[in-house]
Amino acid sequence: MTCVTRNVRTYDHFCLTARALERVGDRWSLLVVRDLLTGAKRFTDLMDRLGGITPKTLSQRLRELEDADIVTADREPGRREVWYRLTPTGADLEPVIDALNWWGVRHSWRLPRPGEPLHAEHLLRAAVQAVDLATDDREPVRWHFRLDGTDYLAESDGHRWSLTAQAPPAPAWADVTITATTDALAARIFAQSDLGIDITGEPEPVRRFRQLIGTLATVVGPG
Amino acid sequence: MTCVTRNVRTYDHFCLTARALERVGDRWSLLVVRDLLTGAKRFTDLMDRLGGITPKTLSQRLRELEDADIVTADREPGRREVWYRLTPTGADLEPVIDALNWWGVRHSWRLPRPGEPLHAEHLLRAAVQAVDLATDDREPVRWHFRLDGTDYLAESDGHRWSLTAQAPPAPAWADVTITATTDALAARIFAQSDLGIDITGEPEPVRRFRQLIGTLATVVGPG
DNA sequence: CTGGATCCATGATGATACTG
DNA sequence: CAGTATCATCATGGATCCAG
Repeated sequence: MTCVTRNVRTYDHFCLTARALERVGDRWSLLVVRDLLTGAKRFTDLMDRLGGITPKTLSQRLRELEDADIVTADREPGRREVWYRLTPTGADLEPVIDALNWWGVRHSWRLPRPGEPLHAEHLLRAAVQAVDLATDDREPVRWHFRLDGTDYLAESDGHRWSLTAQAPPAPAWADVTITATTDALAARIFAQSDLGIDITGEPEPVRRFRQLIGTLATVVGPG
Repeated sequence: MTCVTRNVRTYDHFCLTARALERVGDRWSLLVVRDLLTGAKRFTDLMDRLGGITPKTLSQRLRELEDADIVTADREPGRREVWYRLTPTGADLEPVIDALNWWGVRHSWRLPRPGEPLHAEHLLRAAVQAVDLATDDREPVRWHFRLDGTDYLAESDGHRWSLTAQAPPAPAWADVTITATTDALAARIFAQSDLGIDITGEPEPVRRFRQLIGTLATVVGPG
């Protein structure tokens, strides 16, 4: 019996949704894109965030995403590290990640479970979208988070929120600076606990930050 | 050697994107959602559209999507057919499909290949998004397509386009009625051929339809 | 005919260990 | 740091069959 198995990686349809999924529909692929949306990362940076992925699978996914013109690898001679970043085509996937994350926030938002891998970057992404979901407040603002020693910038331009992993481009660039550990931020969001959190800035932006972040626990659904 | 393999179906992360992908990230899952977005379908309706899927995989996916509260099955006593439709949670996935399809249109739009499965519904979804992408024209309009004997409604409400599979709710509801086969519509879009196409309606809406549909061939990218 | 179920082959993924 | 190697397991596809 000759079983000529069709390639599992393709659908061979004209449909553009199917062809998009041929490029990013594999297990882990969109999570790699998610983590590169906040900026270039090294192999081990990605391993940290993609809890449970094996190095074999990660290197395979990175090569497939390179072949699909979604990721490029910066390999400078004389430097050990390889920095992976999104191509313009890959960066165009941001609405896909946003839509998935938005759906997840609406239908699966819940407290973190004990021992569940929870990276600061993902908690922050969820929190920013939950703010967007829970309130009508879209006033421009710039929040600087320093979580577990890494800097993130969350900003609203009046229409959309964005999240990047980088230090503020200039002193006093941010309206509020929040310093904490990932766990302390989770406790702030889900239990209104200020333990281990430092919030600095002008009184009004700080008040607004506290008010917006305070609404997030109420978003908790059945999930 | 006892290899305790982690469940391949889950990521076990807090991240909402990962948890969304646990529910819809399997092969074929989002394509099932795509086809239910235009309205309820039977098992064989889905088989027709999901070219290459095996009945085993389709029934497995449908049960998983039922368990995930994304799809419900209408099984009326005394009726042979089972009608699958989206739950409200499943319908909320429309922005995810739109984002994927939009990315596909921008980066993989090309002529259909000979023999490539091409369903009217998917060509129409692609065309509507390509119109949205290629022009600034968002004026409200209602187009009625009858393709291979099935009715579809494409409409703009002034902001967004939507596509459903149904006959017009009333006579004269649509501004333009287009009757064709899938192949003839493809020839109209990609080769400006009116062969086998019938377009009726008031002169101005018809002119606008022709103008918008005529821009689509120029969207063709490198893919 | 619709709506599946069954069996097996294959390939994708994971666990673990190891290397330049 | 950035992977590779080996082996085990599971998900998916192909082909076939079946009940209402």
